[in-house]
Amino acid sequence: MKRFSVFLEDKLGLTTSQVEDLLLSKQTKTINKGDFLLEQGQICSHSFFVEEGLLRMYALNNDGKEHVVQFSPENWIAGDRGSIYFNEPSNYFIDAIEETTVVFIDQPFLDQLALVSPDFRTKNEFLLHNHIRHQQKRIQLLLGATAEERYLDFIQLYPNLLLRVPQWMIASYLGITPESLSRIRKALADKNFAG
Amino acid sequence: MKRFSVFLEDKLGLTTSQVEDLLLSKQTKTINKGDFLLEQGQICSHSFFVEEGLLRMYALNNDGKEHVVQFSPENWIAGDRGSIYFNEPSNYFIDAIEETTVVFIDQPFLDQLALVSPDFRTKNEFLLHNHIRHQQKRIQLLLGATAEERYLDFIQLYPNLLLRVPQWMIASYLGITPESLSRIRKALADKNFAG
DNA sequence: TTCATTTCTTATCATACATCAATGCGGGAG
DNA sequence: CTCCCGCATTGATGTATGATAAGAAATGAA
Repeated sequence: MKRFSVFLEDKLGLTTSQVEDLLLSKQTKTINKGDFLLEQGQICSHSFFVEEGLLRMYALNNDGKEHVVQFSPENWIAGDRGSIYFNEPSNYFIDAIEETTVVFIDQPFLDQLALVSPDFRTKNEFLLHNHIRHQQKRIQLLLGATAEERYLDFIQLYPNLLLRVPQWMIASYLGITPESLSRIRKALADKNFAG
Repeated sequence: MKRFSVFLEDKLGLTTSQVEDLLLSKQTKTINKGDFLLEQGQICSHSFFVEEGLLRMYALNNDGKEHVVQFSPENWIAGDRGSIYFNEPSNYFIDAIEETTVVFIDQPFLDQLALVSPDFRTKNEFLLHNHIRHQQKRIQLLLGATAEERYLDFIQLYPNLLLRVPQWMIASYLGITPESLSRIRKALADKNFAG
């Protein structure tokens, strides 16, 4: 749980000894590529900190097509907040793009964190605001940018994911078909060779 | 500040007397239709609780076109969290669709709330999670739903806004042109008359 | 009221992206 | 190694939505 420890210290303001105590009772779980941590209809009872690997969260639309809501590589937290906090069946699936090791985070654990660390809540709120900010940016791009602009933004934001995520999933994240993404990539390549 | 008082009591868990104390020093501000509370490039230093009226937050894309990120009618809070919490110049505009009365909310006021009310933070986090949930739903619809589906969803979610927001702004919220929305409305009307 | 401005509608044409279909590549299973 | 099968590419064609333009309807100011 190396990454999770660092996360608790750096992002949530815990001391090294606090982290050691807290993690005594915690275990990691490793799942295979393609395995699910959450399926549509289930109530999501945990968040998942990604210690190693890569998760994806997606929904199905009316036609049964997948649409990726977010990717979660190392140091990210995946989970359906709607389901967790409002106790509703989830609309989402979460599965592993690579073999992935996660730490399960439930509400009692978060309560523990709030107890031992005075500024845990402040830091946690900061993370929530950051999440909102990123979602807002994404909405803005979906509303007003072309598929090519969105693809370029994706590359800038997640340069390391480019090589780890199959292209058809990136297309799904961008809201276009794999064929369209292929053409966009070709057009970009042509431009660069010309310029 | 009737609505703001009720909001503090019902949503953030304060007692009536706490609210009375807190609001002694607070004032409302009323702005005219079309006036701005935030413009692109400014650092957003306050959130705005809408006591009466209707605000809209929007961004400009590369072509200079407006895209509505959110509407804020009574009891909603507007503001660019990215700018507030990360102290960056905002990408957004916030202006009034109707004459609007707002309460300014700054960080010291929030700190005060956290001091006097034990479960303020818990309730506030709940509101943040709710916001994230709604944004996620919107992203999902922008990725996988047709413009018509998005319009129907908008009607369900904000039935009261339909009459208060000009159609071209709703189109902007949906990510389409006013002309397209007009056509979608006509198609829906035809369907209803037929069925 | 009257005039001006904004908003909504309608029509025609243009375009980005989707769909359908065929081909080729590349990595994993046996 | 060879045989698949899933993934990426490419082409031909279709469709939803955009762009432009014009007129009708609503709104607001004088």
